[in-house]
Amino acid sequence: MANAPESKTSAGNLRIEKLPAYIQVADQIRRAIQLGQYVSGERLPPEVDLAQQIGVSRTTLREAICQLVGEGYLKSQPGAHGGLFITQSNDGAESELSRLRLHWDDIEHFFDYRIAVECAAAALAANHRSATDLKAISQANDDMAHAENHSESRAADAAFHLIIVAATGNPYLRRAVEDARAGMFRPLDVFGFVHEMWVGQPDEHTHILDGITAGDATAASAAMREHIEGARRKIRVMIWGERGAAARSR
Amino acid sequence: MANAPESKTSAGNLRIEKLPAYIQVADQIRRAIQLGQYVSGERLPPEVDLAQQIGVSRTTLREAICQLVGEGYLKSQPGAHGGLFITQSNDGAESELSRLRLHWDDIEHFFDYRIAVECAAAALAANHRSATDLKAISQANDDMAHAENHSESRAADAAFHLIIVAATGNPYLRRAVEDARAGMFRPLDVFGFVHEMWVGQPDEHTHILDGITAGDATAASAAMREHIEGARRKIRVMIWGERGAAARSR
DNA sequence: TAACATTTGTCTATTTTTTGGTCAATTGTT
DNA sequence: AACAATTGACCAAAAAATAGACAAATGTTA
Repeated sequence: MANAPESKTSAGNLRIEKLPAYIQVADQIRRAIQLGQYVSGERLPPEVDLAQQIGVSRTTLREAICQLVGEGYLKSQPGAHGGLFITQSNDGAESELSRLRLHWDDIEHFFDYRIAVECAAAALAANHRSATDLKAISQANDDMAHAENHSESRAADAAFHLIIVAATGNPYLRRAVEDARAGMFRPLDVFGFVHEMWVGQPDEHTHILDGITAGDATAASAAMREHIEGARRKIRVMIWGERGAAARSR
Repeated sequence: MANAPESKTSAGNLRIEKLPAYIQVADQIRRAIQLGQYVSGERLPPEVDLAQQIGVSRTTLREAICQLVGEGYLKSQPGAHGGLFITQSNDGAESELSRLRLHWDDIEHFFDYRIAVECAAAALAANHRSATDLKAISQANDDMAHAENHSESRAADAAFHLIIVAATGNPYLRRAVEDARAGMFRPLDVFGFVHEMWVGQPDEHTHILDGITAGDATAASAAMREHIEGARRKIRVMIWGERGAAARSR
C-alpha cells in the first residue's frame, strides 16, 4: 500500500531513506491528486510552467512525471492542446479485490487514524469556528450535494473535510488529516464503487456541519465519527461481503 | 518553532522544498533526540559507524552534525574518548520565556494534536493489547517511577507513550504521536522545569496503564486526556502565571 | 614521558544528481 | 500549408554526495 511508514519502533533504528528531488516532487503531485485537488481529466499546467511553480528544473519534474505516468496517476499527450492529464483510476476494478484484501489491515489502520484526527478536528472546529469558516464549510457541503459524478463527489468530499480541519487553525492536525486521506483514497477508488459509496454522505456532512455551527464539540465529533465509521462499514461489506464484514467488525 | 508545516491550505499551492540529504539526516537525528531516545551526555557512535548505520557518507553525515552542533543538540569533541555528545539544553532558561510566549499558539496546537492522537492510541491499545504489550508498557511505567533526574524522566516518559502507540500496531498513529512529541519537547525543556513538571506523572501513567490493562478503551482514553491536559495546565502556569493561565484556558 | 589507540577535522578526486538550455517530433487550429 | 503549443530527447555545466586518505587532538598505558 502506498507510503506506509515502517512498522517497527524507531528506537535505535536509524538508517534513512534519502529522497532524491524527483521522488519528492512525484510524492507531492501524487498527494495533491489523492487529496482530490484535481478532478480526473483535468489538465496540469505545461511542464515548463509547472517546473517553475514547483521550483525545480523541467528535467527533474519530467522524471517525477514519468513515475506518475507509470503509476497510472497521469497521462501525457504531446502536441498542441496536449499536456498532462489526471487519469481516473477505476479501471483495475475487480481484479484488484484480492490485493485490497491482502492489505486490509492497512486500510483499517487508516480508518482508525482518520477517526482520531478528524473527530478532533471537528471538535476543535466547533470551538474555534468563525463566520468565514462556517461559510466555507457550508459552501463545500453544498458542492457535495450538487456533485454530478464520482470525480466531483470525491473532490467535494475532500474539500469538505479539509476545510473543517483548516478551520481549526492547527497545522499539525491539518497535515495529519491530509496524510490520512491521501493514503486512503487511492486504494479505495480503484473500484467502481461510486454510487453505493456516495449515497447518504451529503446528509452525514450536513449533520457534522450542524454540530460545528452550533458550537457543540461533542456533537460534531460524534457526527464525524459516525460518518467515518459508516464509510468503513460500507467498504467492509464491499470487500468482504455481509458476513465477512460482520466477522471483521469484532 | 521547530519544523512547523506551512500554515496555508495546500490547495493549488505547489512549490516544493527539496530537502538535500544532509538536511534529512539532521532532521532524523534531531528527531531521535527530541523523542528522548538518548539521555543527555550520552555519546553517539563514531562518525564512521554512524554514517554506515544511517546509510550515508561520512561527509554528508558531517554536514548534518555541523548543523545540529550549531543548534545546540550535539557537542563534538575530538581526541580519544571524544566523540559526539548529546547536550542537555536547559541553559537558555528564563531568557527564552518571551520567545516561548510568542510561539504560544503553536504549543497549544501541539497539545491539541497530542490529545487527538494519544487518546486514540490509548483507546486502541486497550482493545488490541497483548500480554507482551502490557508487559512492555508496565516496564516503561516502572522506569518512569524510578527515574533519578530530568533526563531519565524524559526518556522514560517518552518510552511509555511511544510503547503505548506502538502497541496499537498502527504505523500512522505511531508516526503522528512521534511527530507531536518531537515537536513539543524541545521548546519546553529549554527551561529548568524539571521538578514541577514531573511530580504526579508516574501516578497518571499508572492510571493510563490500568485502563489499558482492563481493556477499557474509554477509561484509557480519558486518563490519557487528563494526563496531557494536566501537563498543559502546568506549562500554562509556568509560562503565563496563575492568572494568565486561567485567562488562556477559556 | 613516550608510544598508542581512537576519534574528530580537513582536504581531494570521482561519481551521481540536478540544472539550464537547445532542438526535434507531435498534433490541434487557422 | 503554415502556425502555435506542447511533449520528447539530448547535452554540457553546476551542484551535491561519495569514498578515501591523512592530519590533529587527546585520553590511556607501558
